[in-house]
Amino acid sequence: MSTHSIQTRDPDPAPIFAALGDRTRLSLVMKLSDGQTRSIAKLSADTEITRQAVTKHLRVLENAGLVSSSRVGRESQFALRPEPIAEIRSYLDEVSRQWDDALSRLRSFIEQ
Amino acid sequence: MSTHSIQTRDPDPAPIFAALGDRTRLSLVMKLSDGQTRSIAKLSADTEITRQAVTKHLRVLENAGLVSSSRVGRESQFALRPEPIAEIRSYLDEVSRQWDDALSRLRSFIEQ
DNA sequence: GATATAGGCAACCAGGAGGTTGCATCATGA
DNA sequence: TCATGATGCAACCTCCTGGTTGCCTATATC
Repeated sequence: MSTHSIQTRDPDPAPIFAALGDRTRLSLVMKLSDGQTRSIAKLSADTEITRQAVTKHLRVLENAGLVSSSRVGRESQFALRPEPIAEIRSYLDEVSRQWDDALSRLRSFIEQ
Repeated sequence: MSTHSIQTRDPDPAPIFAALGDRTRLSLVMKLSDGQTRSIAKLSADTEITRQAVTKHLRVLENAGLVSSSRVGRESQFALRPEPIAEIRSYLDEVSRQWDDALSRLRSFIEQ
């Protein structure tokens, strides 16, 4: 297995958050969130930055497991992978749940 | 208004993701997710890195709106702010919703 | 085969991130 | 008031990040 495209379950959500912590990469994720597959050329068509910069961002997303790529003819097709998104969603749900629990405990304490 | 502690509604979720994209900061968020308030000394008690490094991370979280701080006596008390977390939760919900919609459209197309 | 298109690779650059050390400041408590 | 504990400030360092440019390779297409 190469060091690229690590798609195994990662118990640490920080790299996923880090991969999403960039405007350009977030917009790439949004473009791919319709389930369609897109080439690098198409993904860098309406951006200010160069194709190479977009490619770098796509590799970052791929290393975080957020997208997958496959060569089709002369172009690389990229697709969104929803698993890491589900992972950090459940992580944030856990944080919110702890927060809500603490709040309701405080509320019931006050009402005593 | 200072450049620190920007807590107004930010339409760009990327800085929030970026602030969470670090192991140390994620663990700080987890520690504060019980709704309790903690000083810098307490938050850097059981970490490997120095107090100053923890302080820097707390300022990053504060600039992203994820925590708030207030000086109480000789210590700075930090508390979690749930609003940015709710913001990126709804953002991720939107991505997942678009993904699910695309999937069900594909499914119904196949079944035709 | 010649040409245009899609992508990969590598070097390079400026600036920021994460971390440290050293020292100053402020509040507390005996 | 004086020692201690909590924090702030600033300089410094290394490494990573986001971006560029130049060039090479591979695939279509005419």
